[in-house]
Amino acid sequence: MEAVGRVKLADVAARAGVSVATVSKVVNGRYGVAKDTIALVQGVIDDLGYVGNLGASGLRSSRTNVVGILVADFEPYSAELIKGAAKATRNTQYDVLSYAGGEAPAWERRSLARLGGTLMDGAVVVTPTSLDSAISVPVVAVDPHYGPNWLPTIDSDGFGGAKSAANHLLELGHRRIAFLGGRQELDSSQLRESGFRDAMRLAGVPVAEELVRYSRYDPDIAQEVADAFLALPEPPTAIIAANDVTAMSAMAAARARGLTVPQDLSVVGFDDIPDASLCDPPLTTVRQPLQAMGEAAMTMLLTILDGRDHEQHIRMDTEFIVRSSTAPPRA
Amino acid sequence: MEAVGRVKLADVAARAGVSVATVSKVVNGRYGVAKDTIALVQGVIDDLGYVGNLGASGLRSSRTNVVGILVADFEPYSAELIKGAAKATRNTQYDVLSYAGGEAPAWERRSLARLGGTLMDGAVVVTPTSLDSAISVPVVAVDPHYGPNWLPTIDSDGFGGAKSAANHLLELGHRRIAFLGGRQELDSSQLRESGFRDAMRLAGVPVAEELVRYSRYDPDIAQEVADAFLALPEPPTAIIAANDVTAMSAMAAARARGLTVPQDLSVVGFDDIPDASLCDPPLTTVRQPLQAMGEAAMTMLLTILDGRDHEQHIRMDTEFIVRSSTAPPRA
DNA sequence: AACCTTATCGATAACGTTTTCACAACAAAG
DNA sequence: CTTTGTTGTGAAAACGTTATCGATAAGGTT
Repeated sequence: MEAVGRVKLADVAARAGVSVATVSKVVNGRYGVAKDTIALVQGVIDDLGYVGNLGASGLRSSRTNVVGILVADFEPYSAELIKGAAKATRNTQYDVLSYAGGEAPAWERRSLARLGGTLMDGAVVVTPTSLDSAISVPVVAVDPHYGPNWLPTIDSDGFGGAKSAANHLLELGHRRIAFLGGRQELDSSQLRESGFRDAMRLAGVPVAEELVRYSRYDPDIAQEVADAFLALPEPPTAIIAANDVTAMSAMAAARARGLTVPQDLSVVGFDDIPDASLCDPPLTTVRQPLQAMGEAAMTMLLTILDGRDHEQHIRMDTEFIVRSSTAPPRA
Repeated sequence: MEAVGRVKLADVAARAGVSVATVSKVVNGRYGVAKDTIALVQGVIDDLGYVGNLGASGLRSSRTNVVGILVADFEPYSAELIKGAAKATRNTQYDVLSYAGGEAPAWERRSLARLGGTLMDGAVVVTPTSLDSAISVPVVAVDPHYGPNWLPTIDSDGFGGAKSAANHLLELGHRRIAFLGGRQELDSSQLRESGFRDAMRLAGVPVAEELVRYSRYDPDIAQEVADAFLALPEPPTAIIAANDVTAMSAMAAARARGLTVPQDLSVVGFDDIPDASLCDPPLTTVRQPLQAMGEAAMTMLLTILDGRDHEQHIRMDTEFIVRSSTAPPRA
């Protein structure tokens, strides 16, 4: 445990009077080293406090016992997934490394290339947009923007979730229900719209097409669109939003017009981000089981790394959370 | 953007008809390459989608533009700090890598040796227990177990926090207040106890020494200790716990005895973990500004890496959050 | 014409590790 | 006393990158 600069393999070898090759074998538990030598080297390792260098060993061996979870940024959504993923690696040989790729386009490709193979044995990638086949390690995608494709994928049941939301509003007596979508081309958005339409169809309530619009998940645009809804000659009595942030924009639009939520307008969100329970009024929303999704994704990755059979697509159930942003329409 | 295995420097060099040295210079913006060559090489890089290998370049250059935040595990507490730390790197040249060192003893030392120097230019280490001077890169400690030492340190004002908690209870009319500590040898625990004692002293209320006990932050032990408090001939009317988890154990102990919180027993926690607002009843607690602490730590690290002057110790204010687990004592 | 600059480029040696392979030592078998 | 194995060991070649430094060519100065 001496406090010299950085201890490397060569230092251990010199002190133990053996070659670096032998030390490396001891470190990695390789076969072909005498018992006495192992004991001797191990002693020196403990003594000097040697710890292998991940970069160097990964570079050579392409096997690191480290798995990654790649996110665009450490926001609340990702943080929940990371927690779940970390849980799945407990009691395994793997350590978890989490990397924020930044806001650059194609961050997933870049991060994967940067760390893949030499620093991680595999990765869970959160909400990837573009991932072609030029990836160097096994990858599991969580909620990919363009839906399950050739990658093993974990996502949540946006269809069922949106359907529950619509049913909730229908049961409260709403008939004029608007759908404020995200980005029409994204799989998750489409699923949510389909679920909404399905519930309406089954209830025999026609969908007013002027009440289905998209906001590109931009809060400002969302507020404008919601305002346009409310400016219609026959405004909606409820809005289903594609995510919680969009829902909050809708509430802001209502407030700006002097309407109160939920008496004048019911609003339902999607995701159940932490803010959802803290905003005023607390948001009725469709919760995605983020931690469970992260755990499932990592478990799937480990299965793949083990070479065992694995599912290609797991869709997690959503949970409908009733808070205070929904109520029966005014009589 | 062709989808071949992994593109390396040599591939780019071959395609562009130059040496790997030249490509490396272009990638790193080094001086001494003709404008035309730069354009040519850059074109090939974009074309092939080349991304440098972090392990290899770090190995050679000991400069990676990646900073780390090292945690024992990705639990809620760490996740908040990570979020804050990530915020501080926005609009800088640095990417953030977060590593969970696992539950092994001396995980901070191991992780730091494993990643330091070759994979990270510096690191924020969360709640380190043992960190000697044999570290390879600049380090900032967040809430180290043994208090501010020779390392640049960020922590929170446990003294003032505990004092607010005690004052709140005193103002409600409590006189018999118990302190359910964590681990007596830890700096943070001691600060909290001192704050409690200071408030009592200023209020002229003597501290009953049989009402000061430690639980080693173990929920089961905490529940036993709390139960022992309540079994006393003259039980406390309020308990200040060393953290939220311990506080929840105290509430469980009260419930097991048929007491209701807060009517029969007031409980105050510490930390304000997410569960604190969700448990029943929602916990009155002392919030540590975790995200701000993470941000401050990372900002300090970046300052150090820049070679600019920096503080040696920043103590963040805590915030007292009144929820529903405290009330005046029964008359 | 001889010399010096300056600009551009590429060989090559690291960085710390793992892996392959050959060699040495010794024992067992023929 | 040779042959054949069996162990244990270390030299050396990778892995993908960057830094150094010398080579070459072009242009400028005396």
